Amino acid sequence: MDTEQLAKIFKALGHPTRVKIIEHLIDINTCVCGEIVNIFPYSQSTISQHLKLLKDSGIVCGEIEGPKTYFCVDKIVLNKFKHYIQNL
Amino acid sequence: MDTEQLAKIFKALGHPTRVKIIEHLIDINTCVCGEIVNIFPYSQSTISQHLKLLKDSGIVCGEIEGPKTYFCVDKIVLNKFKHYIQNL
DNA sequence: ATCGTTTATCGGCTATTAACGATAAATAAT
DNA sequence: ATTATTTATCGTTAATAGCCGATAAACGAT
Repeated sequence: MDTEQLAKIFKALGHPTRVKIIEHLIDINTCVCGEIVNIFPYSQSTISQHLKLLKDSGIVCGEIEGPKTYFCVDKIVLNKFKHYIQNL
Repeated sequence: MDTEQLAKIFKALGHPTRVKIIEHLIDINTCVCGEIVNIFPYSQSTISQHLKLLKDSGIVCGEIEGPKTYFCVDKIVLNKFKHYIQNL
């Protein structure tokens, strides 16, 4: 896990809303964008962009099924991330 | 450790240079701004700002001694941070 | 084929970030 | 008192982030 990707993940988590999103994703395992929109006081487009950022960092993956996209935490990446932090 | 502070630390680490700075600070325990300037291809003011960001997040503290400022990782905050990540 | 549902993207706006050089501030040494 | 050293801050510029509403795109169901 190189510095660039690490920084990217840190950056992706560098926003309170995205921290809460990832906590939520870990809690409920998988989740659709619309559900998250309902939790937060932001528009659908804003939440979609937050999810995109998380996805682009690699910590979250999204699978398209029909009109919905199911987001979930990429456990492999998360574990690498945890491992890095633990060795700090 | 609330979401706001967490996000602040994540954000502070959300830049490759700052990741490297904190790795360096952990390696050598304590460090003066000028040393860090010598490591990176950035100006003194840029590095000083990166250090300020890290300091403002709480993960790093700086002690002024004479004209120098000694930066070091705040181990209490780092441990809280590690603990949070581990429980993800 | 049309409509409803869901998500992604575009354009626009404002605020923040990242970088720099220049300057100020603080101290140590001469 | 002056100079050298070290760091912080200011002002600027370009780029990025965060938010929104509007629109497009993809699919399922009617």
